Amino acid sequence: MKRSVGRPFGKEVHCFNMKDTFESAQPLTFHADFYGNGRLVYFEGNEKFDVTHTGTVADGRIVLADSGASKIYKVKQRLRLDDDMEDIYSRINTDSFIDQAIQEYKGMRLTLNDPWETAVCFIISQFNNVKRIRMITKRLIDALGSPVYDRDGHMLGKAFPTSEQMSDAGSKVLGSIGAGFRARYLESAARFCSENMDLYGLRRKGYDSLKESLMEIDGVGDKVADCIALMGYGKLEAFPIDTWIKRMLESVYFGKERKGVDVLHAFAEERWGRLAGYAQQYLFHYSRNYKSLHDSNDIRNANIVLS
DNA sequence: ACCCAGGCGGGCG
DNA sequence: CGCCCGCATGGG
Repeated sequence: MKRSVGRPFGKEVHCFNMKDTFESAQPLTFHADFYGNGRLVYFEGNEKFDVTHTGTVADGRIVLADSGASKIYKVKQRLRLDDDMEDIYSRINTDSFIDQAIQEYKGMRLTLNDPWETAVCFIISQFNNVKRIRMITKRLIDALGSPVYDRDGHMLGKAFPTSEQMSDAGSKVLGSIGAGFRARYLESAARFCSENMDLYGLRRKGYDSLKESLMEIDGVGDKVADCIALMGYGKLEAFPIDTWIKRMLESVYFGKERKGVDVLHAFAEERWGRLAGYAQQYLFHYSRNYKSLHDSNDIRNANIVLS
């Protein structure tokens, strides 16, 4: 049966929480609009996606405003709707602390994003806060992104700038979007990724080799490389260690002892293995939303049972 | 006025 | 090689 263009098209989805997926501040969120009531609008390539989630977290439907089945496939991939969350939970639920995080944010997904866009968002994220990261990426898109039009020639919005567009724009434009000291990283990374390194060609690499390559990019260190591997390439074993995760791990799992990043990586790999990235996503979001966790009693009183 | 924010690179001991 | 420090901006 031929489906007419423009007819809304739905797809069943189980265990999906659009709000938490959006608010967990993955790169998707940095350039998307969230309208509440489970509606999300974003641009990917030269297409606009207007996605609504209906029903409950446990049992709902994904509906696209203006497209047929072919775009649904892209949404499923982007929002990782084929991930079997119950299976994932059963594998990462190692103790009562992460169990609380899972219960709190049930249905939160990782997302699978464009590698370059992910790299840019997380280069901007360093020593920065979410509000300002969104502001800077918005200015970047506005300044350099290609317009996306509908059939009638009406502009719908702008796509995320490519590395070539950013490289061509140069330091004058990149220095004018409020990125501060990160502007020179963006300029260097844009030139490097448009001339010397094909990010899309790295997709066939395994996690270790990929991470090593990503760290050749100026402004990409251990943490940002893991973010790109996880959210730009879908390497679920990647475990980004930022200040929140570090504080949380030390407090909850190491009796408040300070530990080096290498020790923490080894711990995460041993404990959560090939799904460490999902564990990180839940622990990160949980730690951030309960700020008191890291400064006093809440962790001691959290009744953690380590296995 | 201060203080902080999903780190990184460079420079020192 | 491991630690430590400065870093541009905008918001609380």
